Amino acid sequence: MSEFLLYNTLSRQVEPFGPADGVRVRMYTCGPTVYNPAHLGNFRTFLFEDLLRRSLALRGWSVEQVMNLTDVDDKIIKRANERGLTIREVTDPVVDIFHTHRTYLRIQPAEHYPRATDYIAQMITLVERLIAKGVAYQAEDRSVYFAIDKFPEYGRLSRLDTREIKAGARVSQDEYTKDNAQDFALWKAAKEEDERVEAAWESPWGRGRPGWHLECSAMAMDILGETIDLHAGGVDLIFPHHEDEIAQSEAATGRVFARCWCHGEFLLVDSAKMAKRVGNVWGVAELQEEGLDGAAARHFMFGTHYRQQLNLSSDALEASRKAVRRVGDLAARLATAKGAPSALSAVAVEAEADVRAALANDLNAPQALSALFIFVNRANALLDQGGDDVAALERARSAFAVIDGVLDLVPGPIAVDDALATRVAGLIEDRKAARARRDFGESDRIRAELAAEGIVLEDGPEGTTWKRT
RNA sequence: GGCGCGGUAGCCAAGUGGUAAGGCAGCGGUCUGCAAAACCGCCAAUCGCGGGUUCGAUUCCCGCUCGCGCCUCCA
Repeated sequence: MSEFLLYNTLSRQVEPFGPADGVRVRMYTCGPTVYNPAHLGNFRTFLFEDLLRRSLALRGWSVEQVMNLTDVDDKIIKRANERGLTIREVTDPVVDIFHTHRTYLRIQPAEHYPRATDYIAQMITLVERLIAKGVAYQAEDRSVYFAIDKFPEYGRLSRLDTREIKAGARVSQDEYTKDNAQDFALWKAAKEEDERVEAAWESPWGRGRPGWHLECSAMAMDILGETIDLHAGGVDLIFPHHEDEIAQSEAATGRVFARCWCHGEFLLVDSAKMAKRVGNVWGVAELQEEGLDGAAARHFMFGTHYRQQLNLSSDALEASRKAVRRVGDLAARLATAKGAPSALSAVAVEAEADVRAALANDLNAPQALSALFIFVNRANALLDQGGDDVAALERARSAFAVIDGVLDLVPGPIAVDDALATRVAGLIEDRKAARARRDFGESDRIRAELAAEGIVLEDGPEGTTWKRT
């Protein structure tokens, strides 16, 4: 088997990757904080992870993916208090929306979607281990912190020397009780507003709630084991989130937490980071309002390598909408063809190999897309020639299935009700009659009438077909 | 201030020590009653600027410039 290359943030190099057991890739991906519907920046990362898991599967490994749902944090607690709800009442609907949007973008479901609030016991156990090892302590404010001085490896992932932080950096001023300003909270002592919204639990250190980083370590190790193969997320999680995960996990177990760390770059809008505080947030809802198919969104996201920043624009989405239509048209053509020239077989074999190679080379999706479109072009040209080689056609179908099994770019049929289908069929018959008597004025009028509704008629050798745009 | 990433055709964007994928847009043609789709052809890149290494650099090194990100809870 050929090797599978991935960029590992730990080494800052592209290196060969494979699961420790040679069979199954255990991967943990940091999921959404279910406070607001995730925005497209979040989904760029989830789409990168979708491409990753599908590419690993294509390579022949099975994948066991965990994506956590952070359902307890400051913002959620604040909102629950404002609305007089419990945190669960705030987060449940957002979890539903997340899965709706995930489905729209065709992101395959992970094997596990653990919620932080369902793993309180495991988190408490982890903190106990850290205290027993002497790397965590309870401060005067009753919260428990991790002492980064006790973990010499701290900073290895982010390559940040915390002593070097200077002017210009955002540095919190209000942490008085910690031994060291960089120590991070494992367990936060409960406040009244936490209790009010059911965001506090019993623990050996008094009532409280978990710190942000703790859930990922506890859930990853509980579900996947103390050493996992792959851990992925957005670049902004490198520090402090992933750095802290490594510290608390490895300090507790004495083992490597994650063998490989992968991080996806940002989605920008007007060359600036997409963030709620900047007010330039696009969500899945906006794409749906414009009638954009999830396949087009995937094409857009895969058009740029995952480690490069990507700028969002209406023009780019429009280009993707058209590109993906071309893929869908070929899919339909392959499905209905009766035969093809024999040369199609070699073209298909080459395309499939090129796509596999591109994905195995650090998920080079742009290059995979290039190979796909070369295939689209060549296959169309050959199908135009006609031919009766059924085996070659079958080979092309299977190659296309493999390629699209990863990229998933065929736009879905837009829902059509029976009444519309019947009406269009009737109009097509009327137009056929008009054309037969060479009444092209009437023929064009019917076509224009349907075009106004977004329906395009295509006259082919087999008759007239239609589709929505 | 520290660290990191990027500047490739009108737009988006791969890639390579031996003059550059693909998508979108544009132009001409085939097909069609006309279209659409498809196909054929064309157009379009001194690969940010200045040095250096090399037989040869867009690709390696140095400097500069512009843009973006990270430096405590934001994918």
